[in-house]
Amino acid sequence: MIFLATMPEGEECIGLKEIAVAINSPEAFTAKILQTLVREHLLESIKGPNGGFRISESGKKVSLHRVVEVVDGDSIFTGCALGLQECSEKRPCAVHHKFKAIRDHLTGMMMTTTLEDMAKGIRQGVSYLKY
Amino acid sequence: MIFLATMPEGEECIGLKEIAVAINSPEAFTAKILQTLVREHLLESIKGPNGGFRISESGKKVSLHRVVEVVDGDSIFTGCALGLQECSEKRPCAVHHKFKAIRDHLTGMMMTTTLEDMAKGIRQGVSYLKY
DNA sequence: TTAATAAAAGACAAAAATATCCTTTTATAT
DNA sequence: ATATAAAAGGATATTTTTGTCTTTTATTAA
Ligand code: FES
Ligand code: FES
Repeated sequence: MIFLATMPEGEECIGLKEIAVAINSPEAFTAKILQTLVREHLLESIKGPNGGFRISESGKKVSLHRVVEVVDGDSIFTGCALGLQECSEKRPCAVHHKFKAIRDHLTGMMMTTTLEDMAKGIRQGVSYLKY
Repeated sequence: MIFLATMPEGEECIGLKEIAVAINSPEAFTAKILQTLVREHLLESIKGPNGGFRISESGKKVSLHRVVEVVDGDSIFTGCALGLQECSEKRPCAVHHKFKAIRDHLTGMMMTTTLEDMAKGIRQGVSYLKY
């Protein structure tokens, strides 16, 4: 998503192969995740020759939080640090209060960080997509 | 570890069965983790009738950070949020700076939270070991 | 000394996450 | 129209994590 967000406005779409290379991720595995993102309308895909993927109108504006939610679910934002079946104020685990602060810190960061924010750093060469 | 830390000073040791029930974790699986903690000297074990586990002298003082490090390794404290092979200032990912703050928040919390802190809450009935 | 008890260790099994392969569908260009 | 390119979908495979089972070793108590 970050890579696709770095593409200039109105750019042609980018093929799976090129994406996989750019982010150093296995092609077939990357394809599965891209499919998920298309199903959830964060990406659009074009089949056939010169086909590929590009970020959708709605995808452009989404937060990192939304991308994570679509790909991995929201357990990272709601789960108990110590693995209790449910994180709850009523029946907190031994680190609930301390952990909640950190989890909220993470959630807040991810909700306020947009793909555009991240793409900007990549475009400017101050951050990277692969090691 | 938290459960064993709630045991009164100079208490007899606690059997695997009792531990597994107390924390609602499968017995055999719990046993494997206890073995790891014994190998790393955070726990002591006593074999034979009336045997079991108890927290060691060194174990009493350890932080949550140390327990996690022993059981799961330190990737949670050092790994890249976006899965780059290495988290680095020289070649940061798109959320490195924002994520580092959160990771440091987590690391700090875990380094300063001791088993005794967590055990106190359990003993006082304000926090719980299972749902 | 022996029987019973409990942890240690190692082999094995199941489930989940990660990853690949193959066939089908759709679009493009000739 | 047809050959080709590219994503979609489904089946399969691998790896890691989680979990079990069985045998061995150590300890205690009768
Ligand atoms: S109950 Fe464990 S983090 Fe909330
Ligand atoms: S490089 Fe990604 S968190 Fe540091």
